[in-house]
Amino acid sequence: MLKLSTKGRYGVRAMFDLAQHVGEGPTSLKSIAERQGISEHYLEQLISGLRKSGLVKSVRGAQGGYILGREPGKIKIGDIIRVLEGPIAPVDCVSEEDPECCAKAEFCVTRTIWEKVRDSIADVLDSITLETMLEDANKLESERSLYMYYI
Amino acid sequence: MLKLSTKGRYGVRAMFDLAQHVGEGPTSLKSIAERQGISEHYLEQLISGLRKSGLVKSVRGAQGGYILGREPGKIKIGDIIRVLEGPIAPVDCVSEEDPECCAKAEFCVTRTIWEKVRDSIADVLDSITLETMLEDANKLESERSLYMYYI
DNA sequence: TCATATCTTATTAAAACAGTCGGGATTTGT
DNA sequence: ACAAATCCCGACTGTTTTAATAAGATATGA
Repeated sequence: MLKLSTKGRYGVRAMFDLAQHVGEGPTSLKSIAERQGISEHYLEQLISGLRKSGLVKSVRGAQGGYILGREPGKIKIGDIIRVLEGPIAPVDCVSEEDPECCAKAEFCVTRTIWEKVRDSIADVLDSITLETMLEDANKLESERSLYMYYI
Repeated sequence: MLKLSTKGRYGVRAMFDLAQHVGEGPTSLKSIAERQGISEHYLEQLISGLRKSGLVKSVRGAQGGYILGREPGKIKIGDIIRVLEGPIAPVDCVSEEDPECCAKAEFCVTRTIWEKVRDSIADVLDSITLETMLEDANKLESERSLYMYYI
């Protein structure tokens, strides 16, 4: 159904949460889960993958938590989605990595459609970084203030 | 995982098959299933939805089968996908029809990302018709002949 | 009337999804 | 040294979706 699972959605929200607290030292999983309304144990599983891929770093022990693995401007939404949901591939024969082609792939008209879909999704997800999201959030926030002011 | 199910994939192939036999009278489900290597019974379920939505018309009885509901140029891949897989919606809160929004939707930064993904998918799927596919197939076929000739 | 088709409903095995649970390892403040 | 906070890891579970399969009813041309 071309649906994203909760893995991708929760993951992006958690990463955005970390971006909003960048420079404040490690953020605990518990606080992210509370702010985002996500099960803590479940989020733990997801962030485990993000840590292994280097998108976040962990600090163990009391007062520990997670910090972004690199600057918000260098973390694309596509990076997060690929870690949590696997390579972008509306159908397996056009997967970004090791596509399982059938014999007719070379001359398959249907296949070219899925390639276009894949590329258009990847383009969108790779054009947005956590930095972009922070900027957008600031814009929305100031618009909101204006709106509240004039009411 | 942003995956299309077999419904969408088989459906597009079946519709393309019908487009290739346009003007030849009704095509039986059995022959489509055989050419496309799809379970006949399963395809039956899928085409039922296509018929109800008017994308195909059925002719019952012996020598019966299915024909396209309108010209290949007026059937977009997006039409087929929407019938078989439902409205395009990478997440429910940005569904093409009756999105289930949460309270924060108005100021949700994550949401705008999924809207962009939805629109880019819809743009691709609505820019391709069965007619386009027929043209592409002809091009591929002539390229193939050339290739075979020079070997 | 009979072979050929489409239609309709029900059932099912396997996989994916979305968690839940229990315990371990590591660091910090006291 | 010890308790609290926190990350780390593997196993388990209920629900939903997927991808069929099966069986029979209905319609029609020859």
